[in-house]
Amino acid sequence: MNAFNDTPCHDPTRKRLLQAALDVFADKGFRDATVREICAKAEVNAASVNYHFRSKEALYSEVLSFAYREANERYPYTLASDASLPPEVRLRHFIGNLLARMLDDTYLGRHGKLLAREIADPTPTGALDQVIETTMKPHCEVLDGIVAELVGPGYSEADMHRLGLSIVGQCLMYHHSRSLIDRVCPEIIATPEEIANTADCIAHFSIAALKHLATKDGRA
Amino acid sequence: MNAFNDTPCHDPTRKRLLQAALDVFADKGFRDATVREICAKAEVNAASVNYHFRSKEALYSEVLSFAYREANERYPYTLASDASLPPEVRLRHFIGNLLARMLDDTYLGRHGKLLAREIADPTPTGALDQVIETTMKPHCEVLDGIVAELVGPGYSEADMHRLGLSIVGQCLMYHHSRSLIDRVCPEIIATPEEIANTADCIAHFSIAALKHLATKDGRA
DNA sequence: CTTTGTTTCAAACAATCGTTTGAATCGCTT
DNA sequence: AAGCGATTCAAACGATTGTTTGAAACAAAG
Repeated sequence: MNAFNDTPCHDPTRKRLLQAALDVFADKGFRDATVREICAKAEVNAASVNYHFRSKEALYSEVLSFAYREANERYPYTLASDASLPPEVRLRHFIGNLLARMLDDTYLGRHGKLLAREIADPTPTGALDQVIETTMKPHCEVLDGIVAELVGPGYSEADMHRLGLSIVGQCLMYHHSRSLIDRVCPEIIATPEEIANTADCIAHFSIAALKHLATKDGRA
Repeated sequence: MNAFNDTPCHDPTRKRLLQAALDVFADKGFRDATVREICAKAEVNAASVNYHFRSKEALYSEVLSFAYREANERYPYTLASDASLPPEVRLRHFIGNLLARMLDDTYLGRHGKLLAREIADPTPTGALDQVIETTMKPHCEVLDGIVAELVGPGYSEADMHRLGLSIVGQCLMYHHSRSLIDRVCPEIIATPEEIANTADCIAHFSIAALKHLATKDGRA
């Protein structure tokens, strides 16, 4: 894949394909997305996928890596990682960041959606393992650090994982259950202000839980 | 659809198709599931789908309703709805019930998985609207009642929705991010005991949050 | 047994899809 | 201008899919 990685900056066709594919894969998922639709969106011939990427699957793997890199540029975790800030503030940044990835309906928001899709229903491309190892685990470690500071010692590793998942699960809800929210209570994410309110709600809920659990004797 | 509903008890082929389809749709999703695979599993001819159900889409709609009815039989919300129990206990039952639907790997656990799939990525069959209106909203009302008792008055309707979503999101996480959990921390749901521990953790986290928020001045 | 309606079946159909193919075009170097 | 490699293209290919079709088999009633 290194040969490919050296090329993209100077290859307009390849770049157009990547961006179109990101859109279509995020919207439709791997299976439903067709090479013809991607190529139509990129305004290139269908054979270009095979020429530039060898196959639909290889394109997908490339898009997944590309998506994650771009999401990190748009929604960096720098504030969530800044140890000079209090853990509550870091957690609020982490949550706001993750939620924004789920709810950004502009072009760049497709990254979070694509990732959420892949996690929920991994494609046979094997791309998920690589993305988890190289990029998602470091983000989980940021969250683990914040949670550990807030609850203090005394929790098993398994319970630490569960606490982290409880926080992330609240944010991912807004992607995975978007169809439900749009039908039942669309107003809660209707404007940037409401999205910020939602992030606040998740942060307060989670911080309240962690602090309350910290004041108990440790094990829940 | 009423004509169909009167038939199923006495039609073995139809029933076999429904059950096979539930399995395959839950595992593969609507698009990836093929009529041939479903019919092979049910040991019937492929044309039977069109004869008994008119189309793949109609079969899916029927399976979705069937799935929800069966999940309610297996995992009833009676304890969560029992107003004589304290709200904390009711919430623990609600969470345990919802989590079990997500994590039951036996045949009957397919229901929750199918529903989670449909919500995350609605099929063009239009079946989701019906399921939401007739069956899922009553369950949301159960949860809303519990949350209202725990946090007390002073919260806007939007924030009540967000609180409910925070609780449900933690449980759905175990379905949507199963691939991630299986790679990073599979032990947390490896045995029935661990699943119960996970439900406890979610319940404690949520109850802690709600109680802490209740002792504040109301609005988060 | 005949008639009628129901159910099942194998084959066929039309559409879609990712991929391959070989020619044409393009771009660069000498 | 010629040569070479890179890129694009339209057509074709083989596989897959949901659906249709008409015949065969089955079941029930008279």
